[in-house]
Amino acid sequence: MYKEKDEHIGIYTSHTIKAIIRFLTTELKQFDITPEQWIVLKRLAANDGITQKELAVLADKDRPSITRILDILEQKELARKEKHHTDRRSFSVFITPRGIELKNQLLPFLEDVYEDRILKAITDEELEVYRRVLEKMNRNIEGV
Amino acid sequence: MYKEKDEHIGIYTSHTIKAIIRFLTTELKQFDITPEQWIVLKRLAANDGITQKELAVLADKDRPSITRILDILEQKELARKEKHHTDRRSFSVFITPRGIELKNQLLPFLEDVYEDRILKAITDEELEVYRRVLEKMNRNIEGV
DNA sequence: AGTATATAGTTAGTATAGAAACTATTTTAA
DNA sequence: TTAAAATAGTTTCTATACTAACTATATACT
Repeated sequence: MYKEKDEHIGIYTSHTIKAIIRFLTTELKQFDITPEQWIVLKRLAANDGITQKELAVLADKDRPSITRILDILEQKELARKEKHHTDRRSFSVFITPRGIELKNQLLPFLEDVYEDRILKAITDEELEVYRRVLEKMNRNIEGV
Repeated sequence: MYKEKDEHIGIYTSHTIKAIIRFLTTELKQFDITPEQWIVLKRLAANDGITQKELAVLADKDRPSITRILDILEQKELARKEKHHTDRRSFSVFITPRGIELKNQLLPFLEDVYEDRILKAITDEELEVYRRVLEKMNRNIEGV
């Protein structure tokens, strides 16, 4: 079908994702948050009080990234860090009331953005195949 | 089907692409080139002598990015810039013999990486739907 | 117990994207 | 034809990912 996979799958996927992230960045600008900061806030909201390391795993970030993003979330008073009670190397991370408020706004907002705009005219069947392809690619390169 | 699109489509796509780029970065390390540098080299090979601006459009890069990536490709002696003959603001960009050699190695190498590894066990039908979903998403957010 | 190893987090360096300001030119238009 | 606007490219700043080196603390081993 698509003989040039680098071109028709690799580069085209990369192009599309960049476009989606640009789009989401623009949409989220009114909330003064980036898509990457959103992932961290979302994971934190669902797992309040976990350590920075656990948050990094859940948000799919490496340690330097989670350090930087948490610095930003702290500046914006969306999250705060406390010294861990028993392990003095660690921090426990908490979401603030402002963070909860923003999360409650963004959850439905983003669902609407996906439903009404990004995924418009795409059927559930197509999305199911799309997701299955992603899962297979993940499995294929897993542990590398 | 997938009710939480942000989660099951947005964040999961983002996770997968990051994994693929990490995988490709590792695979390309032996050739001392990154995936982003590769896109530029590939477009340059197919359009030798075009301006930096045209190259930026073809490689899907903004102008600061193309400046930086070309600097790196010049350092590696894979590309070179010449002052444009008629427009003194512009540069014409050329691929070097070393660049051509690397491109001739990488084109088949990457096809094998996709065919045998990244896209293993994914059918042509699934890939067709996958590509169609990407196209629809692109159209949906186009011009934003 | 004391040393070696592992772990949590930070910092620094490279590569990338994107916005904004800047320089040098070219084009447009008054 | 000269002033204004547009364009090509660079530089700077912020945000991100990733690697490696670093600090502080905890765990394991002898």
